[in-house]
Amino acid sequence: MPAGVDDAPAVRRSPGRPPIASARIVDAALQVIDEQGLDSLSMRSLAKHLNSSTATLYRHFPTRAALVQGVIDRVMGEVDVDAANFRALTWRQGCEKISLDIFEAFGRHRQTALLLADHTPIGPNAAAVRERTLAVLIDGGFDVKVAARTGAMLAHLILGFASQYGGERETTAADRETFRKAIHGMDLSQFPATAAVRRARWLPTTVDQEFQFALQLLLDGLGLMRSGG
Amino acid sequence: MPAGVDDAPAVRRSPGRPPIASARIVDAALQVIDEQGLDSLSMRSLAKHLNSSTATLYRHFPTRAALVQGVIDRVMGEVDVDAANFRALTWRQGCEKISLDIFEAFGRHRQTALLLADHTPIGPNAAAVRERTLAVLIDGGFDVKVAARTGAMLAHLILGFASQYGGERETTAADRETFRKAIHGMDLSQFPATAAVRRARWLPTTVDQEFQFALQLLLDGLGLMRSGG
DNA sequence: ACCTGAACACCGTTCAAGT
DNA sequence: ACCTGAACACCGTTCAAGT
Repeated sequence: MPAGVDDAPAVRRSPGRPPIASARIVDAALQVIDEQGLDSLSMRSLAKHLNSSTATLYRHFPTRAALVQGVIDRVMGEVDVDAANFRALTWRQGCEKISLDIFEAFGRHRQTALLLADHTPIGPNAAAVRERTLAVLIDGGFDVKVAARTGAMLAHLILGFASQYGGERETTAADRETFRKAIHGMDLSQFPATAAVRRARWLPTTVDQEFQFALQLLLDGLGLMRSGG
Repeated sequence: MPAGVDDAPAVRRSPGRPPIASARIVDAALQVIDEQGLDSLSMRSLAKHLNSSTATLYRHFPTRAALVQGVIDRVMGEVDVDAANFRALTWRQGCEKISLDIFEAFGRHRQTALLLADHTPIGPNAAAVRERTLAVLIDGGFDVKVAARTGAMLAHLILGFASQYGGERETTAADRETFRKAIHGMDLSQFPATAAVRRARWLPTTVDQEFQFALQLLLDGLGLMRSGG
């Protein structure tokens, strides 16, 4: 149950009305995205889903982008940042755990991953995730500046890979067709490596598998660096 | 000068009209994106830019997404895939060269990088880049299947990082404000690692620097793997 | 004080009508 | 055969008008 935006101090509220809370709006938005797809989320459709009007939404978020940031932070809230669950882990295990946790959170809400190209996470839950990442690295013996650099790099790696979830769908048959001719028209003998891969019957892997591959190699490299490579 | 879509066989054309070519449309689209920003590219604005009409654009591309794919492939066309320029390089140097080349191409057209989340490159130039990457790895002694896996992973790494170019701008002051309170309201003493980084006066790095950092670590890891780690 | 319908200035896409 | 203006069904955002 992640913290929302204006309902963080859930108690002391301007008296009278109950907190119809931005969190409710964000939850509804995420629900629409998960169930009907990102394209189905408009201020109008969301307002209708809440039996409200678009202008009311704008009293909680100054713009659609701000609402989207709320949704992203809602997803970030699903990441485990409890210090207790990291205490027994090495820096490498800790990095692996939180990285996979973030990636899996956006894997559970694949349509929101598309938003990551336009919107760098800036919410409080993102800040908590960042804190945990930095703590894992610093506690693991990394120099503070190196830890900061590494944490920022890891964040881009994770969110960058997650944003690639989108490419798996989205391109319609008609769009592929636009290029099919051009590609089939190419001299395949000039593409020996591609042909070799085809002959080896290599099956394309999923974004998940490729992320794990990249993460392991990168952690290997980090280990090398830390031990003074 | 990258190959376009329907003007690849530039000579043998249905007689009469000159090839008003999809390539011209794509060039104009990229120009609009570079000069006025991605948000300024609409079928209407592009049509006006070409002294044409939207319906005419649809005679060249079945949908806006297909046109966008054309733009992406146009950028991919700026990547050096000439075999001669790779002959003298080790697999690691070759990987580094093509990876940076791709990343820099989208760095020169930052606004197009935003498109990478929604649209996995599928054009002929993307195919040529893929071929060169695979060739570098296979010629470098990688097993064909491992090379395929590695090439796919590298592609996601590069495009994922490139797609993060977008987050640098886009979030407006008003949107950040939505979260400023919530974050400042947080107990900063509960964020010791973040505080330590702030004390160390660490300056945030650019996406470019972080990509290079990640790429080097990853290549280190690959080297380890190749030498039977 | 809070909420609403309607308006404004846009979209992508399609199609009847023109030359 | 090729192109066009206008239409259709949407957008995000704003604002006068209601209670």
